Amino acid sequence: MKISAQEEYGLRCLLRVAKSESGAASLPEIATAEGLSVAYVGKLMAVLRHGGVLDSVRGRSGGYTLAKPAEEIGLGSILLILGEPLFDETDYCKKHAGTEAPNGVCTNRSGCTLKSLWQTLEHWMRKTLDQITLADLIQNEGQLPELLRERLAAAVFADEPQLLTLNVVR
Amino acid sequence: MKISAQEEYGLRCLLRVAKSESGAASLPEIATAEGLSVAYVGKLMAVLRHGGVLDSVRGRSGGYTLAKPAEEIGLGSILLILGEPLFDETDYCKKHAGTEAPNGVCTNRSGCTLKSLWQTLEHWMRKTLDQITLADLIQNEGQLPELLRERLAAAVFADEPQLLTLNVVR
DNA sequence: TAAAATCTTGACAAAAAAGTCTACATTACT
DNA sequence: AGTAATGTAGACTTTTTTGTCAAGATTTTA
Repeated sequence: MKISAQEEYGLRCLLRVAKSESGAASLPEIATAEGLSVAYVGKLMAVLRHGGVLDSVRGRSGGYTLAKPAEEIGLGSILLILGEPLFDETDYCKKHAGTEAPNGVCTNRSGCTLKSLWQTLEHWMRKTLDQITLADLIQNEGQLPELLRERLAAAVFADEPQLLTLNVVR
Repeated sequence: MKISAQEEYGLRCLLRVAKSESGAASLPEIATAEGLSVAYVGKLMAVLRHGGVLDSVRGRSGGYTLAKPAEEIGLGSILLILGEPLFDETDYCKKHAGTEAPNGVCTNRSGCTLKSLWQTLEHWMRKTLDQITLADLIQNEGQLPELLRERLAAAVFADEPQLLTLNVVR
C-alpha cells in the first residue's frame, strides 16, 4: 500500500513543470531540480505525456508544458496515470478466486469481503484526491492537511447528506 | 499505491484463521482454501506471527490461532505488519531530498508539499482502517461499504467537531 | 520408539519494478 | 549546412518483491 517510485517522482516532476514560469521546463532542468537522472525523468515524462497531462516540444528550446490549466488537473487522475489503483476490478476475481469459486462465479466469501473493502477505500480516496488539483498543491502548500481534510469531509457527505444529522446526534 | 501481494494474501489467510471454528487452522487447510501453496502460506503466517497477531502450535494437531480476540484486531495494524505505510517518515526526506536541500534541512518545496500530502492521507486512512476489526470483516460482510463510510466520517470529525457546523452551512 | 503431521528457517529462483544506456528525431541558432 | 540542445523509444541492467525448495524441529498417535 505504499506509493510507488513512479507515482512519487512522476508527481514531483509534474509539479516542477507546473511551477515553471519561464515557458517550457526542460529535462535537464527538472532532473537537476529533483536530483534525478535525465534519462529517468525522460521516462517519467513519457508516461505523463501519454497520459495526456503534458505537452512536449522537441528541439533546441523545447521542453514540457501542462496540457491543461493546473486548476483542472486533479491528483487522483494523475496518480492513475502514474500507477495502479488500490483496487482493480478487471483482474481481481481472476487472481484471487481461491478454491471456493470453482464455477467461475465469485463465491469466495473472504475474497469478496476484501474486494468490497478495497473498492470502498479506493472510492473515497480517489474522490478526495481528485478534489485537490495541481494548483492547490502549489498555492496552498502550508494548509494542505486542512485542505485535504476538508475535501475528504465534503466527499464523505456529498452523496447522502442525511448522514450529517446522523452524525450530529452522536 | 496498489495493495501488495503480501498484504492481500496475508489478510486473507488471517481471515481464514479467524473464521476457523474447529480449533487451530493448519497450513494445508488455509492453503487449500485460498488456492495458494503451503510453502507460501507458511511464509505469510511467519510474518503475521512475528507481528504478534497469531499464535502457532507445532506438531501433529498443530496450527494457528489468533493471539487476541478478533474484535481487538484492527485492519490498520494488520496492514502495517504485512506491508509498508503510504508515508514512512524515517527515510522519506533522505530519499527524496533533491538538490534544493543541500544543507540537510529539508528546503525542498515540492518535496515537502508531497510529504505533508502523503502524511495526511496516511493519517486518515490508517485511522479509518483501525476502526474496522477482523470481527467486522466476518460479521458485517454485506454492509462493509456503509461501515467503512461511517467510520471514515467518524474519523474525519473526531478531532475537531466544529468542522461539522462548517459543513452544515454549505 | 517410530511414524506421520505439523510448523520454522534460510537459501534459492522467478517475476516485476526501477533505473540506465544507446541510437535517433526534431528544432534553434550561427 | 552544421552544430548544439533538446525530446523519443526500446533494449538492457539492477534491485526489489514474490514465490519455492529443502532441511530441520516439534508434537501426537500407534
